[in-house]
Amino acid sequence: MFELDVRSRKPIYEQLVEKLKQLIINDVLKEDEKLPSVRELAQQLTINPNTIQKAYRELETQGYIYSLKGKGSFVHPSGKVDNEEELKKVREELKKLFAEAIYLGMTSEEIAALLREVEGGQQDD
Amino acid sequence: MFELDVRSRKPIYEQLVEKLKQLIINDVLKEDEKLPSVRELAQQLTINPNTIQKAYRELETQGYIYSLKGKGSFVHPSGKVDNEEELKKVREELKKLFAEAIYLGMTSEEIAALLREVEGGQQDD
DNA sequence: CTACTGTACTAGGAGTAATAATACAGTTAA
DNA sequence: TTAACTGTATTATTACTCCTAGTACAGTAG
Repeated sequence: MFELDVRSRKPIYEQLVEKLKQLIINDVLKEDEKLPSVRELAQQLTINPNTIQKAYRELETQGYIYSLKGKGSFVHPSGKVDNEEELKKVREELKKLFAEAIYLGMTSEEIAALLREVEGGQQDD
Repeated sequence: MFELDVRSRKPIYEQLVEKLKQLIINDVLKEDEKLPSVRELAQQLTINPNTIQKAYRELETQGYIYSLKGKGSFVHPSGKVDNEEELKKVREELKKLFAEAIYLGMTSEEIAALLREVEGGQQDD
C-alpha cells in the first residue's frame, strides 16, 4: 500500500495519518471504501496493530474516515464532512503559513497560483 | 515576552520557534533587532539555555535570524531572506493544506480571502 | 458458534526532549 | 589586558512519548 520510515523523527502513526489522508484526498481510496482492518494493515506493514489504531482514531477525529465496531473503517465522503473543529485548525494553519510564505519572499500571486493548481486536481462532488 | 506550555506534547523548543517566528513576521521584533541572549531568555522563561539555543539554531536554519558569536542573535530582514530549501518546504506544506482545506469543505474563494486578509496585515518592504 | 471487525488496557523497551554542569571562542568596554 | 558579556559544544541524567507485546471485550456476519 505504501512505505514508512521507522527511523524518522516523525512518529509512525503520524506518517500513517498523512499518507492515508493523501490517498483519501486524491481519491485513490473512494468514498465509503473499506480500509484494511487494523490487524491486516499491521501485518502488511510489519508494525503493531495499536499503532494503526492510533492513526485510524486520529483520522476519524479529523473527519476523514468513520469506523463501525465489528464492520471496519471506511472513507468519509468528501462534501459530507462537517468538522468545524478541524476547519478552525486548518484556517489557523493557513494564516500562519501564508504569513510565513510571504516573509520568505513568495508573492500573493505565486500562492494563489499554487491554490489554483491544487484546485484543478481535486474537483470532488 | 510570552508563555510556554511545558506540559504540551509539542516540544518546548518547537513552541519557541513558532512564537518567535510570529513576533518576527508580525514585525514586533524589527529587522536587525537583537534578540534576548540565550542565557537571558532562559532565565526569563525558567527553562534551560540549551533549549533556547536549539530554538535559535532552528530559526537560523529557517532563515528568520542570524547569530554572531560574541555579539548575539538578530532578526533577519524580510525580503533579504534567501532560503530556497525552506521555500520548498513551505510550498509543499501549502499544497497539502490546500487539498486538506478543500476536502473539509472550504471553497477556493474562502481560502483566497484568507490570503488577502493576511497579505493586508503584512506589507513588508 | 466461529471468525472476523474495532476498541481498550497494562507493562516494558527504545528513543527524544529537557535539564544540569562545564567548557571554549569571539566581542566589547573599562 | 581583564572582566563580563555573547554564541556554541559536549557529556550525563532524568522524564516523557512512541512503539511493541499480550490480552481482553464488544459488535458483525457467515
